[in-house]
Amino acid sequence: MARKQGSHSEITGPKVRAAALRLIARYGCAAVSMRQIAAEVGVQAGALYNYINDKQSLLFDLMESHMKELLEAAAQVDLSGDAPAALERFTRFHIQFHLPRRDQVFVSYMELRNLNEENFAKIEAMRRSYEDQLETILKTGVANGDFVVTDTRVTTLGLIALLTGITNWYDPQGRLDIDTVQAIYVELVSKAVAA
Amino acid sequence: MARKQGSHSEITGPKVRAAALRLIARYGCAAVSMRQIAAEVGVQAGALYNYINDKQSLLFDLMESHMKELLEAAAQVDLSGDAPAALERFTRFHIQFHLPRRDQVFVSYMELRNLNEENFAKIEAMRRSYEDQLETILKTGVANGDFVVTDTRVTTLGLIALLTGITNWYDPQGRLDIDTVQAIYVELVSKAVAA
DNA sequence: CATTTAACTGAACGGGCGTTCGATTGAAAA
DNA sequence: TTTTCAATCGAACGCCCGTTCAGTTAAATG
Repeated sequence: MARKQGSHSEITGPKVRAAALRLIARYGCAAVSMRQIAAEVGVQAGALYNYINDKQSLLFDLMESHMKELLEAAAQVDLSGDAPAALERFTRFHIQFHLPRRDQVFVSYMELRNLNEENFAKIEAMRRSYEDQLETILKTGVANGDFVVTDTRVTTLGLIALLTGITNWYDPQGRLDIDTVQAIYVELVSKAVAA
Repeated sequence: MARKQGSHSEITGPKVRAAALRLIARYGCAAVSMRQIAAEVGVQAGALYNYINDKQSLLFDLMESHMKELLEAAAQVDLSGDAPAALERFTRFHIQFHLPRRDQVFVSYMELRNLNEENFAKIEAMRRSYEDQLETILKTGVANGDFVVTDTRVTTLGLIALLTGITNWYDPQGRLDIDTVQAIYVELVSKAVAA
């Protein structure tokens, strides 16, 4: 068997995904051609098909990877203690996880419409699972009298939109560092649901 | 001169824009062909060019129209009285304006990347103008001691993300009517910035 | 050194793209 | 009734698309 070590595929494979992620985040899936992705990687278009089945599953893989990473990281968040403390930790986690992943966030939110029904359902289930972690915190806080929230589901979706929206304007070279942004949003979120 | 009255152009023109808006909101600009838009209208693709210069300017027109409508409507909002009252009216306005315009909101936010530099700058300036109306309310409230906000600019962007996010999940056939949604968000927003 | 085969090239496939334009149509104007 | 021309058709333009695949290359194996 030839070339088990030193194989290029372990280099090219990730490069394909990285190039696709960057280009799709910037221009949208439909606006990016396989030839553009290939050029970014430095191969011909046909070579991409050593690493992907087709464009559709490339897109889905990017989104699924992002959501899996998110769920795994979110599972590590310490939600012990009272609801206000858990909410603060969740808020800080959400920001620090999403801010360095602008491309992934863009793709995972804007390319949902390009998924087929089956793949869409998978991504939505994962997103729902993440949302439920926040809603559980809110429900706990309401039950304990720490929070006053009219509708925990709507508030969950609202808070996630509030937090994820940061990726639309945050500039790492701008006047605010991540800690400052976290502090601002921790205040907004905790006050919004406070008793 | 023939056919000044009864001309089809006054019918077909708006139909082209309506079909383009619906299709682009659903599938994205790059994924929708001129032939698809034409089929929706009931003409051949070539006929579209009686009403548009090219695909780019069709997209821009849709976005510009939406932003103009928004600014005109926002200018009618009563912002007299104290800051908390103005904030509640702004919140209610934002929701009732955006909720029935899901397609316009989708297109105006997700197709920004498909605009050239000049057109992008125009849309962004209009959006900034709208945001500034909210920031002015926040600044007034902070100055009067009605609000406590660490950063009015960041809070403005956050609140708009919070409110606009409703269009991503609201279902007119769902369990909540617009009044209820407005009430929930008025509470969230006013508490978030409260002193 | 000879062999093997993973990785990649480069051409080709059928098809759809945005856009243009001469020909056609049919209702209002004369 | 004849003329006019706004509105539209329908074909064509050159180009790029996603994907396939026989052939080439070159590095690890034996």
